[in-house]
Amino acid sequence: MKGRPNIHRDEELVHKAQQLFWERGYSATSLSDLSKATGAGAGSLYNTFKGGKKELFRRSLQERREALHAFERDVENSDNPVALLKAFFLGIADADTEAHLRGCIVANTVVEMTFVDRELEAEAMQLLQDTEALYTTIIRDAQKKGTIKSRQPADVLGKYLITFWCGINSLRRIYPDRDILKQQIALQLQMID
Amino acid sequence: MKGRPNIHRDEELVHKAQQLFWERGYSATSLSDLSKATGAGAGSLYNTFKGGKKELFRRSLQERREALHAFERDVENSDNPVALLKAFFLGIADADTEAHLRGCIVANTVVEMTFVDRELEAEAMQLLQDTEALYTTIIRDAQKKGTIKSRQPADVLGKYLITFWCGINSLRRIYPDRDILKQQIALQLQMID
DNA sequence: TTAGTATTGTAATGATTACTACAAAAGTAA
DNA sequence: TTACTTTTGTAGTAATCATTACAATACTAA
Repeated sequence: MKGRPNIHRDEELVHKAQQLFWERGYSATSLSDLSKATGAGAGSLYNTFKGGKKELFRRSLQERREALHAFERDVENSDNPVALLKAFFLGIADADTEAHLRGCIVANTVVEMTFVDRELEAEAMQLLQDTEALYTTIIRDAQKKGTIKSRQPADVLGKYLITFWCGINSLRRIYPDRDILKQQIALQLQMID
Repeated sequence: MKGRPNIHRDEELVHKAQQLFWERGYSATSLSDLSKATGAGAGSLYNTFKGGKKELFRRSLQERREALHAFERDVENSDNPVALLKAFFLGIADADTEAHLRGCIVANTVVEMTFVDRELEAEAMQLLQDTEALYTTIIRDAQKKGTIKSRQPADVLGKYLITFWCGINSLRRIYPDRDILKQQIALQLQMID
């Protein structure tokens, strides 16, 4: 290995950038904001992430894709994926107020980037669709096993859940309140009883 | 009346600005964009709307409040408000692709403006809450009349519907498809049967 | 040491931002 | 006409934007 050693780990830079993007979105986050938050100068950021601000944002989305993969693995190793899914949704209510106000960076990006940046919009959209596909798979398997009694097609229920995901991430901004959210989530999860 | 006559009607300026804001959001819409779209120079826009870009955006939200009031009047004059509400939701599916991709300017604003502009966030948030309050009133009245059989508290069902409103406005971006949307809307409306 | 290499922070770049100063334009009232 | 008023488009303003040029830095390899 040659050259001056890295002072920042790429992962940490992306994580700190992601926090800013998650709160303020892409357009309202300036490179000066990112430089301050990460502690890395503009030169460093551009040397590390060749695509600049946009690449940094892409990496922030990719981190969410890894989170999705982690959840997929949890589902594969579980003997009750539906319970896992329900626990995931119910757990949202226990997050702190800041997390409620942030919502979901993927859903936020779809809203912000439509008509603004096709690439970022498409990547976020794909992430939502892949999440939906996971929901659908979980439901289909559970219907075969008889764990879910609803006769509604699995893909319809999958779309129902991704709709709910986007919806609850708006509701928690309006009502960052544990009890209200718990009640709403429990109510909506009845659909996959 | 004195002075040089207006060449643009305020209403039309707001409407054209609203179309841009609705598509691209607040931050990604520049004053130069607004000037081109409205046909009015920057000087004219600032002379007409003293608060500049932000005031123009506020007026765009106010127009949506007027739309809410119009819907409130429809409800008051209707002998079956629940049918009106269901028709409103089902009608979303029939919109064109552009409208699907735009979503709801109010819900979009809540997402974009949290942590960015408290005032605009608060105004959009209030608009969503007022919409929710209308849903709740419609449901409460229908429960009294026996039109809705669900014993779920009216305010819980109201929150359910505003969650669905935000959710469906994300789903229609992913699937700007009449049939898929019709099915999802019909499914979710079963909750207020 | 010495040469080579990659990262760092700073300072500049040119473009774009929201906004404003201002004079010309276009009307009314006397 | 003349005086007055308001709107209009243009040409600025200062600030901020994303990006880059570059020299100093800090390491490895020889």
